[in-house]
This record gives sequence, structure tokens and C-alpha cells, in this order.
Amino acid sequence: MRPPRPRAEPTILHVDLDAFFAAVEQRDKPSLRGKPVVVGGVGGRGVVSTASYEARLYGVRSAMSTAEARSRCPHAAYLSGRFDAYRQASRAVMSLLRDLSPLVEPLSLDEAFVDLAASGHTDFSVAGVTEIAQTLKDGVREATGGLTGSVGVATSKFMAKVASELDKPDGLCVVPAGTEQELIRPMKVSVIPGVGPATAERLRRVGVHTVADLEALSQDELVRLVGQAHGTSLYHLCRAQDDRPVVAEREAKSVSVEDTYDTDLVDRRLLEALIDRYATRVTERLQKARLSGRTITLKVRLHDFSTHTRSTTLPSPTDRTRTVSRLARALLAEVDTSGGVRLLGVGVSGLADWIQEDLFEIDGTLAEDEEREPAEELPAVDLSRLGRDRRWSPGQDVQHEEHGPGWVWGSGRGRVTVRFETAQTPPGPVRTFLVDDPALSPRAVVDPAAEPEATRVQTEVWGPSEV
DNA sequence: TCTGGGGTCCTAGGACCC
DNA sequence: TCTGGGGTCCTAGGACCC
Repeated sequence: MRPPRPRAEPTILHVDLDAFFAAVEQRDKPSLRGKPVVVGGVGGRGVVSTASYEARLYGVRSAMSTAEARSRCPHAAYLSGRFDAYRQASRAVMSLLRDLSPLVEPLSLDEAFVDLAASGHTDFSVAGVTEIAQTLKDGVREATGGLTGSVGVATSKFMAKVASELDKPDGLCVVPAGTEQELIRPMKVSVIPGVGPATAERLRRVGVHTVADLEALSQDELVRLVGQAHGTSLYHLCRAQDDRPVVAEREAKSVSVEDTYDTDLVDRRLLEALIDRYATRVTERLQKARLSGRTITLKVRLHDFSTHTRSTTLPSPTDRTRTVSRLARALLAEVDTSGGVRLLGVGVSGLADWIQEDLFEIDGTLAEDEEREPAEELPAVDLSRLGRDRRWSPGQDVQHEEHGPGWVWGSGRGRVTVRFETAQTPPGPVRTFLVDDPALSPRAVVDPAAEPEATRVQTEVWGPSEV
């Protein structure tokens, strides 16, 4: 297999705003300028998101517990963060980046890759890209009321990120094509994306500390050590072989809400009430984004910090609060919480990228409260008949099938609409059922006896692109 | 007064299907 | 007829990133 080759010229730019959250606070509150500022969780179990450079002098770092930060730097300002302000500053910067090139990949509020090759630029000499980077930095300062960013430009994402890190804060670094390997060889293995504490420890045990050490291992050895995907990626990255593209639009794969409590919780009813609250927040976000998902996950962190997840997958996607909360509550029953719960979370994944009807519709009347009881009285027809042979994928066209009265065939990830047509009502839907309710699935919904006049039952299966 | 919250990706085992 | 192998889906956990 051909190794992933970096680009021939430094066309990938990485920007990283310096101590972003803390810098926004210092910008907006002059009294904090020049002083240690720590943004993060301020409660008993909080951790540091960002420390200003003044606070870093005292050894305060991101991801450190706030308790430890307070002991290292008691006189710092501890703030819980104003995310609207951060988002606003971030938007201003991202918009500058999009002026630079249409191909921008935000990694977070304060970080992004830009593919300069997708812009109108043609001069990718060191002087040429340095000028682009300097103009960008000036623009950032102006657009954000004085924030600084560090910029790296190189032939790959990996090297651009290494470069932006190199002379923070307010840095600018270009890695000329061909000099990548000599730059990273003396560095610690942890500069490689994907090498965190666990991998670093495994490598340390076999005597690997630097990128150069890593080069001495064969691909097979690496795969044996850290697994297939990780090993292969490490083998190439330590040689600065990286051709990952800048990807502008990434579709969300999951949405979740979680909370850590200052003291462990035991009361079951309280836990259930919290689950309801999180289900509400999650589904509100789903609905806002016009998403729905099939897999509901409950996350529980116990008093001993052990973390457990329980999940369940529905036949069709949902964005309904009641469904998510009912299922998440049921999952809670599978976890022994008697020792106390430190964190609780609810998530939805397996997202479908199409609009979810949020109500069970009968005769055009929205009848949310009737969703369950009537359904359970109906003689359910097995929808799972569709099974594996009639699966479809997102974006595929509408599928359409007709069967005899009372017959319905099944659902996959789409939705099934069932129409009963009668002689008196020339063509058109008499009833439309949206078979997207997990309470009904995988069985549904069709009661021929309820429609004695029906001459025909027509079903349509909607793939995502139809809706 | 140890260890956030929001994500992504990977692995491994079992079920199930052909 | 005592025995296969590949593919997909699901679940749980873990590593990692910002």
C-alpha cells in the first residue's frame, strides 16, 4: 500500500487562539488583564478549561482539577465561563478563515484547519504563506478586539498543528516542505495526535520516548502493541506521512447531555427526575437540529469513578422527550447505583439526517396523548418482515409497496406511512400512520377491522431524502 | 480537596444471516 | 451432516481530543 503522502507545498494552515476563554475574559474585564485567570468548573468537582498565561506560571493547566488549581494559584480569578461570548468571538474568527479559503474545518471554538490550496492563492513559498498567516493574525486581532492566535502552515494537518504549537502564544510558524521529519524526530511521542497517556505509557514500556524511537518499530510491532487502526496511523505519522483532507462539513453522530454532582446521589426518584431533565435537553437539541436518533444511551459514573453505559436501539429514530426519557429510565434499572452516582448522562446516537414527525397523527389531528394506549389494543402486525433484505440507506429514494388490506410491511431506518383507501374517498389518504414510534415498534399499527370500508391499504416507506 | 462536558473513533464479542 | 466463513448490527468499554 502506498504511504499517505503530504502535499508538495505548505498549503494547510492551522489556527489556535491563545488561552481562548481566559483571553476573552481579560478582553472584556480590564481588571483581569495581566492577572491569572482560570475558566472552568468552579464547583467542588470542577476542572480547568483554560488558564491564562499568568496562571500557567503557577502551574495551572487545562484538565487539572479546579481544587488543585486553587491550591497552586489561590489569588487567580476563577470563572465558570460565558459561552455566548466565546461563540461570538469564534464566529468572527471562523468568518475570517472562510474569507481566506472556502475549505475550513473547525475543530472547536478556538481551533481550525484551513486548506489554502482551495483558495485563490498560488504562491505557497515560505514568504508567500508567511504573509497569508501574518495577515490572518492581524485580522484576528482586529475582528476580536485584541485576541491573539497562533498559526502554523505546513504540508499536512499534523505538521500544521505541530507548527502552530511551536511558538505560542501569538506565534507564526511555517514548516517548509521536506523538513518535516527532522523537525519532529526529537519530539516526544505525545506530539502525535492519538498518543495520549495510555499509548505513551505502552510505548514507554518498550523503550519508545521520541518520534525517532517510534520510527524504529515495524508496522507489525506497532499494530501488535496498540491495535490495527492506531498502529497503522502511528507508523505513518511518525514519518510525517499524513494526507488527511481538510473536511468542512461534518455531520453530527451523537448528541448528549451529562452532569457531575458535587455530592454523590442515591435517591432513585431524584435520578429519574434528572434523567427526564436531560432527555428534555437532548431532544430539544435534536429537534432544533432537525435530527432524530435510534440509539438511546444512559451513562452513569459511580462513586468510585467507574463509568458504565447502557444503551438500547429502536427500530426507527425518535426525537421525542417521553420516548428518550422512558427508555433511559429503564436503562437505569440495569445499573447498581446503591453506592452513589457521581455523574448521570443521556445521549442519542445513530442519528438520521431528516426531519422527524414529532407526533402520532390521526386524521390530521395531533394526538400525542393517545400515542401508546390505543396502539397496544391494536392487533399488531409484524413490521420486521422487511428485515435485512429490504434495508435502505440514507439518501436513497422512496420505496413504495402495496399489499392487501391490513397488511403492512416493515420498517428500517425510515418511516412507514399507511393509507387506508375507501371507495367513498377517491384516492387519497384516509389515515396516515407514522410508524416511527418506538413504543409501537417493531410491531405496528394496522388494524384492518378498524377500517371496514377499506378497499386497499397502501404503504409507503420514506427514506431520509424524501422527507 | 483528585479526576468536566461534549464529542469521535476503535475494539471485541455475540447474534444473526447467508 | 458435527461443522465454515464472511458480513452486518448491536452493545460495552476505553482512549483520545478540545
